[in-house]
Amino acid sequence: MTKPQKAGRPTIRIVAKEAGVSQATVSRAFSQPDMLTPATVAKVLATAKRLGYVPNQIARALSTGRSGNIALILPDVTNPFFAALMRGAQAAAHKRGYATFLGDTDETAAQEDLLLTKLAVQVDGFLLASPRQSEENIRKHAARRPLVVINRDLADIGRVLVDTTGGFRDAVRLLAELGHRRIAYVGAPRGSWSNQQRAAAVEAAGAEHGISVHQIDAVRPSHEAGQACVGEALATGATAALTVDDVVAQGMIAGLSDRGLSVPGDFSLVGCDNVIASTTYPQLTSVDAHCAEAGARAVDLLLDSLLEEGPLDNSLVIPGELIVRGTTGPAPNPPISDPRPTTDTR
Amino acid sequence: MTKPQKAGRPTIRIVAKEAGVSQATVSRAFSQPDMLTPATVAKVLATAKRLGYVPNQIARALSTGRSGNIALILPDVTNPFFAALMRGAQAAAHKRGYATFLGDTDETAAQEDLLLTKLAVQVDGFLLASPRQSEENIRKHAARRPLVVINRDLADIGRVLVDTTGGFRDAVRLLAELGHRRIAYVGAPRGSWSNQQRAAAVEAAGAEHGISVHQIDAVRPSHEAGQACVGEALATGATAALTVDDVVAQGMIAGLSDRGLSVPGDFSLVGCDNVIASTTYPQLTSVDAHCAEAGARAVDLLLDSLLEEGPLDNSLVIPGELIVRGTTGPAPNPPISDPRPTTDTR
DNA sequence: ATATTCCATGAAACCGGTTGCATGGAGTCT
DNA sequence: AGACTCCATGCAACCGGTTTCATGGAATAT
Repeated sequence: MTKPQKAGRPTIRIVAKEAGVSQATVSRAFSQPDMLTPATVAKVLATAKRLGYVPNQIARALSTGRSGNIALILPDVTNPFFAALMRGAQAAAHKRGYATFLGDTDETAAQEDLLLTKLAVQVDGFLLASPRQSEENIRKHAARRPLVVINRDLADIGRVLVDTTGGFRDAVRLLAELGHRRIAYVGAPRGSWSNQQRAAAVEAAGAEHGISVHQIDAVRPSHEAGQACVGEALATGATAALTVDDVVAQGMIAGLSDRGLSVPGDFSLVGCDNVIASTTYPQLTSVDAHCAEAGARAVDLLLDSLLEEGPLDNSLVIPGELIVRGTTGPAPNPPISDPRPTTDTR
Repeated sequence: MTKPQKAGRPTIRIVAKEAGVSQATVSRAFSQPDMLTPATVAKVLATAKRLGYVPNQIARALSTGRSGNIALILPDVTNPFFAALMRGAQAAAHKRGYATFLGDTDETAAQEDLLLTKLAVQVDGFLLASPRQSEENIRKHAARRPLVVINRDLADIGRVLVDTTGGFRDAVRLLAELGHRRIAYVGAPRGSWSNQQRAAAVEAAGAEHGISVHQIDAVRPSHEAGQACVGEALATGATAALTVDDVVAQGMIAGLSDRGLSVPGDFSLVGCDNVIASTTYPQLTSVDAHCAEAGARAVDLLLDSLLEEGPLDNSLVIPGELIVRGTTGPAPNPPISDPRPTTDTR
């Protein structure tokens, strides 16, 4: 049995012998000092300090079943929405003394499942963001370890939902007031809860304002996919588009510019998440998803549930509001047409 | 002893009994299959799979002294450079069976130090990206656990360096060929190794081509800081700028557009990292830093060093090349002047 | 003074793996 | 056929903590 990096690191037994007490007493001096005489505690802590003893977290975890770690599983860390979420979550966990594992699933359900299985023993609970996985599988994992999902609505499972319905409704109203009569909603991926919620909100608000809404499915929530959707959007006669996230919206800015069309002069855009919105040019009108807060609140929900014994079935809804910036303007009259309708091959 | 969340999780002894072998055999079937008959391995793995057995990483860590975890410590996960790095690192670690802790230091040395200390017991090694910390402190931590730094050049410590010198030299030559005679380098943060390296490369290449180079310090490598630097850059009479990273360059596009100036018509820009470069408009000419690869190689370096017994003092240099896109063009003649020189308050 | 309660402490059995050493059956050599 | 290797497998002692239960001395009650 090789023992790397262990040179001279004192154990609880060494401290016990040195302090003239049993190892149980040393253990208690650290984990349950109230059980001991103040004098004993002081004596033990003094010897421990003198010897440079630090409790071994791994041994503790094996014995107690609690590791003091959580894991954050998400589809793609390079997506700014998840990056922001991660930042909020990691900071909140750290504040409460927990360390955070990171699992990037590369948008695949299989990888998600694997990480959830492999990390289960090492963590006290999971944060699962925008799962790409079957409900059944998620429930299976939730039964084994406390689990909070973000942006998926599963009854009886802890969840944090960013409700962008209001924001999208306001966005559609804004576009209506600006004179737009035909708009598009560009979403992806198809099965995602967030996408379905946003699509439905736009649909409903469109009906309310007497605006026609055309739904477009992008292959992925990516810049390229957004860029590639411009042709289809223009073909519908839309003069504005709302998108599932800011990255897609930014892609559409690029696609429009490729055609020599300007935003918002020729076409208006509304993104979602508000996560790169202020760094695009022009600055993107977007629905703020409070990503960092969502991450932090999800951690709080998870860690609170670790203390109480009860099941973890709380849900938390964070409303997202519209933030109006520079990509929404009056509808062009007449609507512009695609200067190169054939180059788009979607 | 409370045993939370353990319900029904099979142990090695259960599998052993079920498969009709000893626990040692089950253990070996997972960790040293070559020691056993292929038939035995197959039998054990089959029963293990049937029972849903997964080796308990914590128990293994306690016994071997190796946790199978590494930690990645970096200044800001929402910075796309680090996000890409993280993605490469996490994937490489996962491929070799290691799980990854994430530590976001919020750009502070203190947080960095804290995370390094707290996670030390739980990991086999650290990846420390763009440390904001004193060399002395880094060495202290490196003495305790294997550690690979990214983008900092410390003798006798494992390190991966993205050498963008060549890319910046090419960029300056390109600008020279395009007729630019006065250029700016916009960098941050001051002490960062990457920044110093890039600044020096631009300075040297400028001298070589007889171009005057003006150094500008941004407060942070952020969009806002880049935007705020535009006034200073224009005031020097520069017709082009190279920046420490793509985010700053994108900020400058915004700042120039604010003034009604176009890129590259009125001003040329070269970013670095090539990480959001293709998603800006116009697409950014940038020096590719191969971020994901750097992360992956750093992981390989770290994990390889875990196998050999020797000290970890290898260094790996990844050259970054110039990728020419749409933000570099012929120098305007005469150089444009700042349409609103007083609004800039830096 | 004796019986009773209380509580600080210790002994030892865990947690779930790994691994040094012993063992015995098959294969090889003479 | 008998002696000798060889090696797949098993036994049991770890890794470093936590926790149950027993214990005995002091404090309290009778």
